[in-house]
Amino acid sequence: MILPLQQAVRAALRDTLTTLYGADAVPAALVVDIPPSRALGDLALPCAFELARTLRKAPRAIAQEIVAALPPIDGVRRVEAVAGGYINVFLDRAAFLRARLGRPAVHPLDATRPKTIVEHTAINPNKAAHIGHLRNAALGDTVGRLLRFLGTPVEIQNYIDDTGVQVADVVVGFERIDGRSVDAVRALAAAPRFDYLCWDLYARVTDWYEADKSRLVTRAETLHAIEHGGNRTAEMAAVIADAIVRCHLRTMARLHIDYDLLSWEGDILRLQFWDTAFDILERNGTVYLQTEGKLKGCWVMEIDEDVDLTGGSGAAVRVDPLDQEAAPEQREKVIVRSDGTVTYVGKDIANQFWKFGLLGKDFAYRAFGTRLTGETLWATTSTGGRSDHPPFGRAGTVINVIDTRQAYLQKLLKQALATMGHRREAEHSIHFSYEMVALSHKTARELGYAAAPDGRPFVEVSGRKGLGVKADDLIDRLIAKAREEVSRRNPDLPTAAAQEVADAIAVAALRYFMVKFSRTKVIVFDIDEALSFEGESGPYLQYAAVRAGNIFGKLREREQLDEAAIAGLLDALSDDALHDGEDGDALWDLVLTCGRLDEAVDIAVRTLEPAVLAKYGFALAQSFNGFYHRFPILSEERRDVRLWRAAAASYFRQQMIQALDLVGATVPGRM
RNA sequence: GCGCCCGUAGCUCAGCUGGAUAGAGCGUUGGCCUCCGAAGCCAAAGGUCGCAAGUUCGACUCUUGCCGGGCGCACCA
Repeated sequence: MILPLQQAVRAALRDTLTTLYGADAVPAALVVDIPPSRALGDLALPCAFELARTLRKAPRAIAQEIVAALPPIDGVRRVEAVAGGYINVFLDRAAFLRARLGRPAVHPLDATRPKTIVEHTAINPNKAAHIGHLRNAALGDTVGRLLRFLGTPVEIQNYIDDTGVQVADVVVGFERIDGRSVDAVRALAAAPRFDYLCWDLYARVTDWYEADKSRLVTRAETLHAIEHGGNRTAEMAAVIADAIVRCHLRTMARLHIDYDLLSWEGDILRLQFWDTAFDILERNGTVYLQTEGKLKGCWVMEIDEDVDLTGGSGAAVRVDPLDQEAAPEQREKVIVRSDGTVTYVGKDIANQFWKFGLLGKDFAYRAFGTRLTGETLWATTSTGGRSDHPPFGRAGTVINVIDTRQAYLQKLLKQALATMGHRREAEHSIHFSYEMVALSHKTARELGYAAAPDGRPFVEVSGRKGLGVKADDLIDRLIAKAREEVSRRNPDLPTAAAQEVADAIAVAALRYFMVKFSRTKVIVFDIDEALSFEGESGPYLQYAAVRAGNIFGKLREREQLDEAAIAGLLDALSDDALHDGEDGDALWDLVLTCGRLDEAVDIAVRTLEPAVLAKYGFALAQSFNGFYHRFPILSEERRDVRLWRAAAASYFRQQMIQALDLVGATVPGRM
């Protein structure tokens, strides 16, 4: 926890600057940086450079004035102005560690804050999950964990598109190509790997359409039947969707990902959420019937190109009506097709309205399964339902984790809210977008896919073609490889224990890999790279924590000291070990790095960039590994030095366990 | 054509609201296991930060324009 300390320094600085130069001269944002080395200090304040302009004085002189006027700050040892004009702050090292060791960095839940809904995963329930879906789920789950870390109430939703084209296609496959009955499909669905079976079937359906385009009529018919309900086709679709969703949940559970609520698109239709939303939109004029042109007979929404909705935080502002004449062609998006069916956008608008509690209606809820925590996993339903469900929806902020290719649609959602006068909700409608996962040519070849020679550096994952690495296959390979390593390094480890360790390593490797890149970067997935347990990887982080853990195992044996006892001894201990100098600086550097976890989380949440946390975790592990090699703990003769080093290692372990938990990974006992 | 994203070391990427010598992983080369576990550590080599202007005391970071690449712009989602 270093944020409160930063705030205290910032507040003191602000007061001092106000006193010295007047409120007007104080910069709006006071930057707190990190000096390049501990010898230079722990926090750096570059404000003198900024003030130099308005005050027309040398930065160095200003810095000196400020330092002289700065009051004592709790937790700060001294403040000094250095050469160029930086003001460097030195923290009270021993007090810092004493105050934090053994105290969790997690903020307690603040139930008074508005809820944030995070929707992620949302895989079409018609085939197995693949690596692209894993990026979505890993990012979404981590965002949820980061928000919870900061004490924000969070509700994780998984949207199930059970009435869409993709499910319809698999139904077409079973009904028209394979000639199977509902009961036959039900039997298949009960067997393991039904999601794999559908994966292949879906690819066959694509080929089937491809061979004769007129067959696409069956898709439309099937989709209609599913939307209409009350027939065998719809029943089959329901059987498929239910079974596939359960497959997806099992896959995600392997990666420690789960949900508060599954929201089913079918319920949005059956409960006529769309009709309600439509009434609102039509009355308001946001959606209107197009009477001419190629969209004749469709209910459409104007696409307002000038609404700035890209940043996620930008205010939605309608353009001056006068300027609209300048726009050569007003574009429209179909919300209700001429045949009366609702597009995805329409359903999603209704869903988004519901998430904010703006619809005036609610779902009924049923128990769908059991969560990883042992609690009930809830799902929406249209009829009946239970009354003992927790409250869902009514969020203050909605974060939709959806890949960047759907930015356009998400923009429309926001626009609909803004146009309806729900400015606040529009601003709190966040499209958490991320780039796609593609395959390296090498990996595509390994999967037996001969890449078309289009000269592109990667091969796009394609569910329709059945091209992609299935999530479960990848997890299996990771576990097998980890298992091999674990057994090689720990031949004495019993099978069950070795398996458990291998699982933990595989999860950490995969989840770390999925969040270590910025959202905006295309991941060109290479199986060998993802399988790596070295360098900047999840297992590297785990390994550092395991090493630290081993030290405490030995300390317990030799000195009957556990981590709590070590923390308890610090108060009475001389803090020479932390004093300025090469060794003290190195020890302190580790402690300070450990302390920055909350800062990393804060930045990750502010920028909606989980990679920040991943990078922090890596830097933290590096910091410990470097320390580990330079400074022995068990064999250190001076008791006070030994204990301070042990305390730092303990603090490191505490923070690393927390950091790994934020990406959904655990620390095994050995590895 | 319009919109969004990317362009930093051989490869893959960090670089937060402009600030102290542009960092890391992989790969390459060379060291380190009688010493808390080598899934590790240390060191070396490797960069006109796509290009060009502009703003600034100061630009990888902000603005504009270009160049290169990706993705969108369906009565699919």
